[in-house]
Amino acid sequence: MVETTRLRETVRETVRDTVRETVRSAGRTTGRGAETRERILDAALESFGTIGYDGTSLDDLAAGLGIRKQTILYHYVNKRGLLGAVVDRSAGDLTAALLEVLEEEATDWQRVEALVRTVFRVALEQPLLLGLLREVSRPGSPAAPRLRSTMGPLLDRAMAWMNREMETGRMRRTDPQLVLLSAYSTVVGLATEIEVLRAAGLEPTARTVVTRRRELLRFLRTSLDPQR
Amino acid sequence: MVETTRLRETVRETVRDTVRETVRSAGRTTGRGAETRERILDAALESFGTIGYDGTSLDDLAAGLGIRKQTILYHYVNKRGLLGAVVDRSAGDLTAALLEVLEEEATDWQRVEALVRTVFRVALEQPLLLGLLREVSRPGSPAAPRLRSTMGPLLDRAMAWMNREMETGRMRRTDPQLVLLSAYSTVVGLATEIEVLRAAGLEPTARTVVTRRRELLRFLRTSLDPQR
DNA sequence: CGGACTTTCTACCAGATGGTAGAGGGACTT
DNA sequence: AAGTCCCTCTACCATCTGGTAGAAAGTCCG
Repeated sequence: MVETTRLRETVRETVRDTVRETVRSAGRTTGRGAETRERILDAALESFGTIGYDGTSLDDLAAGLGIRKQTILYHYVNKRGLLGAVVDRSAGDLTAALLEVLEEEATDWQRVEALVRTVFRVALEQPLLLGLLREVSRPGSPAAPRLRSTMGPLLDRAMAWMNREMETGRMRRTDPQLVLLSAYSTVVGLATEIEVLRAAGLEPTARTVVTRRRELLRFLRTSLDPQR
Repeated sequence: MVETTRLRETVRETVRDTVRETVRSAGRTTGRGAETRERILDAALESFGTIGYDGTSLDDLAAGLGIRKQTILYHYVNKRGLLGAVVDRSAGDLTAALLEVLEEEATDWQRVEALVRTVFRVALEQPLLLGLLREVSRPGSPAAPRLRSTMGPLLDRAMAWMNREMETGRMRRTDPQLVLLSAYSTVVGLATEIEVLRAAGLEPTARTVVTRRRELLRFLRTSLDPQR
């Protein structure tokens, strides 16, 4: 009830954005502006992931890049479109890395382990990605549906696979959704954790991440392994 | 570099707020305005915890309460002061609940378990608290230092206790900070988790929470129990 | 009643925000 | 050289933001 005005606005914008395109120069991937477009995405990822969507102003973003705000709005229809593009690219990176793992030949547990390691590797290489994920997974975030549509198929595939494994008895019977959710929130928790450490004045070491990963793997093993 | 202006502003405001008081009507806890003040806090907690600090406008907040924005600003010096008050009250509730547990007679492991259960119980009773925690623990949040100063002593006490237990050998030797951090991010992860579930169209059941709690307890046991 | 104090309101403002309109320049094609 | 397309810019705007000033109304006390 507090944010009635805001909500109405959100709905209207969502509809409009679906009709239009997110990226103005859709299709064109070469040309002089391609580099600018990437630079904008990089800066936006950093800003959205740290100070958040609402906390980011297009003017500040542009100033940091040494360009005018209007240049940003030339490449991306509006602020929301920019967020969409950032989410798409990031989710795309993650999806690509995961699909690569899925191509490999591996037994079930090896595959699970490989997936977890991949996610953590990507998260370590691109720590900003975790911040973005955290921001976007917030209730009412303008990009929540977008993230879902990008990552959704992959998650559905994972759940279908788990269901199959359970039917053949190679995997212990549990709720796939719950397991995936736990895994997900563990990874996102990492983002929080790293930031809290930093706020406490400690530079996060690899130790934090390793501990977390081991913990997650142990959880998955005891959840899935039919032997235990 | 992107948010130079914003950062400078933040620092200035922090200094000013430390000098002034957060609540205008400090000391007075009775009177007609007391109820209004509480209602404002309730609404602010909900808004800050869901759509975030930056996403919350004082006008919307007031409109939701059927009052004018200026009434809010009469009770709390400014927006930041309001956030401070919300954080203080929430952290106070949690601290009180934890201190109560600490008063009880209990062996070491029982006490740890009781603390964990208390935190989860409070989180379940006041789900908004988790959202707030999530918002406030964001890097550069205006209230991060405030949270630290409210909860800090309790955390220091916990760490001191753990160190003592380790010296007497009743607790396995590990890094107390890391253990507390893990516990913390597990709880905050709950907030994320619940919201993601809701976004996926599922009403979160107690099951999610129970799973998470069991997981955390197992982690703590294997981290701390000298027998294992 | 009359004054003091608390609370809520109306009126207003300076600055920032996302966004539009349209000019100008550079590069490439014909 | 002229035209076309891509890109970035200046100029401007409506709206919203947090915040201030001060009036009006209620309440309490002598």
